[in-house]
Amino acid sequence: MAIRTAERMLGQLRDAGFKITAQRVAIVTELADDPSHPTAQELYERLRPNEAAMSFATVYNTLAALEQVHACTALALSQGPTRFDPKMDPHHHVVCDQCGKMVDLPYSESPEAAALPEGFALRSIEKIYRGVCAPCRT
Amino acid sequence: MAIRTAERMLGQLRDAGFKITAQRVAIVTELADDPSHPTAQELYERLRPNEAAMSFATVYNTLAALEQVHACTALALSQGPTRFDPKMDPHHHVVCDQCGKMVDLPYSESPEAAALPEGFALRSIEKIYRGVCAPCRT
DNA sequence: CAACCTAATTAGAATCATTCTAATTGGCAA
DNA sequence: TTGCCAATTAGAATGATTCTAATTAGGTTG
Ligand SMILES: [Mn+2]
Ligand SMILES: [Mn+2]
Ligand SMILES: [Zn+2]
Ligand SMILES: [Zn+2]
Repeated sequence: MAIRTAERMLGQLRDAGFKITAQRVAIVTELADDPSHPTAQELYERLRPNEAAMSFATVYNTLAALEQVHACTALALSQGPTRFDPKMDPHHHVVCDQCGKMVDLPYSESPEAAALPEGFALRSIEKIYRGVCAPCRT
Repeated sequence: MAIRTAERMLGQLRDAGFKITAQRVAIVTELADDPSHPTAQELYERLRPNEAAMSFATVYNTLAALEQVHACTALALSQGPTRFDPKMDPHHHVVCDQCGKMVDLPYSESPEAAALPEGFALRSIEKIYRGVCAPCRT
């Protein structure tokens, strides 16, 4: 499963003309089935022990490439570093104000059917309509 | 109207024991009825010509104080600097991926009744459940 | 299986957003 | 009016991200 997801993501990179490098394989494999929405820093620290040389810039570059080919999403939903999400089907998020951790919630139209994590103290529900504004579409 | 909102916000600061300074009056007056969700930088640049001395740190400090007394909200919904919102009743936001600009949307339960700004190209609708997670509540 | 072209990687500097620091100023309660 | 202590200030420090310029290495071609 981890392998299948990683292979699919690498395929998306390849199909878009990106080269498959050892660093990209490592990063994609690390991210592929991780539901924790890791930061670039976290991925870097997990990979550093194994991969001999791995630049921090490469982590950012690879994540940007993955975003371009729609193999992952960058989530900036609160202060703190951007988090990266390999889950590409539409879904919602539970976000902790304190530590920034994020948990997936199924996409459903029923307002309060959502099963929040055990012990989570809900403060607000926010809807964000994302896209590109008229002036930016020139 | 602008005066009434500003006075209310200053009252909230005063009631919480914060001192009313010339800088705080200026910042609050600038933010009070601004629907544009300005950044700290934008507020600073608007105020600088008038206020003789106004430190950038003071803008951040004052915005943090306003947040503490629930007179404004800090919104970090995409990359780029945090935006500040003096509108404290629950509402949603339309966010441009490109420039980060934000527009208010009325809080309504009907999913697609929302009147998006003219020419806005909608890409996704996202729901965020905000609060504090169990480990963070110790 | 070379050789080449060019994209990708690298370390470190640069930039941007935000917070901290330590010295000075000034609200406001007594 | 005085004095305490919070607020302000400029600038340094920090954290996140992007840029730069030199080196390395995919992968295509001969
Ligand atoms: Mn997710
Ligand atoms: Mn708003
Ligand atoms: Zn938490
Ligand atoms: Zn825009």
